[in-house]
Amino acid sequence: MDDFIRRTTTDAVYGTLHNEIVSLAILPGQKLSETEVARRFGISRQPVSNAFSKLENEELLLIRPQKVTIVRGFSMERIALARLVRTAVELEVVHRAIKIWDSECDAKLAQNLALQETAINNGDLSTFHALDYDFHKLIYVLGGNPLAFEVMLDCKQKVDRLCLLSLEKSSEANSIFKDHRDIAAGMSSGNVEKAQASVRKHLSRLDKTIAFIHDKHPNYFE
Amino acid sequence: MDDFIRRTTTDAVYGTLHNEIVSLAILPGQKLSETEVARRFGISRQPVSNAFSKLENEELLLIRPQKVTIVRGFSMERIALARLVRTAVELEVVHRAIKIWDSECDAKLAQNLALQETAINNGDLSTFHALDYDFHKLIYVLGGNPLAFEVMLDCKQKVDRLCLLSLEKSSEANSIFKDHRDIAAGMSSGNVEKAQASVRKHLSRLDKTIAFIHDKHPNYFE
DNA sequence: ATATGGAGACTAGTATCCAAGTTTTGTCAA
DNA sequence: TTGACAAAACTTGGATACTAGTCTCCATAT
Repeated sequence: MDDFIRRTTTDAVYGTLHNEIVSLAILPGQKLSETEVARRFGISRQPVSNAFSKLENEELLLIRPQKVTIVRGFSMERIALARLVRTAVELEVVHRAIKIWDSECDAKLAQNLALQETAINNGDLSTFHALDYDFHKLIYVLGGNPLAFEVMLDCKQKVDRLCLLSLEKSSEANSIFKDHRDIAAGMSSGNVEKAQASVRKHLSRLDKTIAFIHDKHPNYFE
Repeated sequence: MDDFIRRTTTDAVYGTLHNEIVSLAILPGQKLSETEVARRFGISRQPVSNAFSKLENEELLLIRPQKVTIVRGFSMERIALARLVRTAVELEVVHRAIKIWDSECDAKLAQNLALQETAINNGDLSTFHALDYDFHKLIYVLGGNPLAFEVMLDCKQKVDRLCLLSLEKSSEANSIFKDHRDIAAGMSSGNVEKAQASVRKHLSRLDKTIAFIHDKHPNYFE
C-alpha cells in the first residue's frame, strides 16, 4: 500500500554531489564535467546531467551550454537575501507562535534549554548543536508551522556553507545559549516585540563572521 | 562581450509548460506523458524529461519512476506556507525600508498611487494591476532589497495560480487601493508597527477567497 | 616577440535505443 | 456475471551515439 520511493541513480548522484558542495569538499570555482563524474560513479552521463540540473536550480552549479560546468561561489547579495528571508520567516513564526503559546510550550523549551546547559558544561559541542537545531524547530512545531522550518533550513544551509570557511564556532556556544534563553523568555512573556528582538539579536550574530570571511576569502565570491 | 544565452530546447519546453500549468490551461491531476509532449513539440524525449524535472522542482509536477507524471494540485498546507513566507518577507522588507525612508521615497509612492486612482476611475483594471505590481516592487527597491522581490513573487505565483479559480477580482480594486494608501501612509509616518499592520491587513484579504475556492473546488486539492 | 589561424580535445544538448516497472486490457474459467 | 491471470501497451530511467559549440595549444606569419 505504501508508495515505495525507489532511489534512482539521479538521486544518488545528486545527494553525493550536494553533500560535497555544501561541505566545501568541492570548492567554489572548481570544474565539474558530466563525463568525468559519470566515470567516477561508473554510470552513464544521463543521470549525472539530471543531477547537475537539480544542483543548478539550487544555485550551487553554473551550467552554460557547451561550456564547462563550475561550482558556484558565494555572493554577498545572495547571502544577504538568504539571511533576510530566514530572519523574516523566523520573526513571523514567532509572531504566530506566541498567540497560541502556553505553559506546556514553555516546559518543552525549558527542557531543551536544560540539556543545552548540560552539553555546554560537558564541552559536548556536537550535542549542543543538535539541541540548537531542536530548539529552533520546537518553536516552529509548537507554533503550528512545521513546514516553515524547511524553508528556514534552506536559507540557513546557504549561509552555513559560507560559514564553514571560518573555524571559530566553538567559543560562541555560551553566547548562543544565552540568546536561546532570551528567546524562550520572550516567548513565555507573551511580548511579541521582546521575543522578536531576541531573535534579531541572535540572527545578527553572524554579521561579523560573514564580513570577516568576505575579507579573508574574496576568491570564493562571485 | 555579453554572455549570449542560447535558448535550449529544454528551456523552450519548460517555458511553455510552465505557462500552461500556472495559467491553469493544464489542470491539476492531468496526466503528462514525456512521449506525448515530445511528439507535440516535434522533438525527442530527452529535453522534455529535463523540462519535467525542472517543473517537479517547483512542485508543479509529480514524477514517480515508471508511473505516469501528473500535474500537481494545490494543498492548503503549501498555500498557507507560501502566504506565510510572503507575509514574512514583506513585513521584514518594510521593517528595513522604513529605516532609510525619506521624502523622495514618499514622492515616488505618491506618484504611483495617483496613477492607480486614475486607472480605477477609468475602469482600466489591467493598468491598475500593473501599478499594483509596481507599488509593491517600489517598496523593495527603495528599501534596498530588490532581490527579495523575486522571492516574494515566487510565493505570490503559487497563490495566484490558485486564485485563478475564482473570477471575482474586479470589485476588489477599490479596497486594494485603499490598502495601498494605508501602507504608503504607514511608511511615511515612520511607524513600523503601523506600516506592518497595513501590510498584514492587505495580505489577509485573500483569506476568504482561498477558503471559498477550497470549498468550491476540493477536487483540485491534494 | 606578438598576433593569427587551425587542429584537436574538450564541453553540454539532443536523439535514439533498451531496460524495468506499472497499468490497462482481454481472455478464459468458475 | 465475476474472478484470476497473462499479455500487451503503456510509463519513466539509463546507456550510447552523435551534433555543435568552446577552449587550449602550437605552428606559422607578421
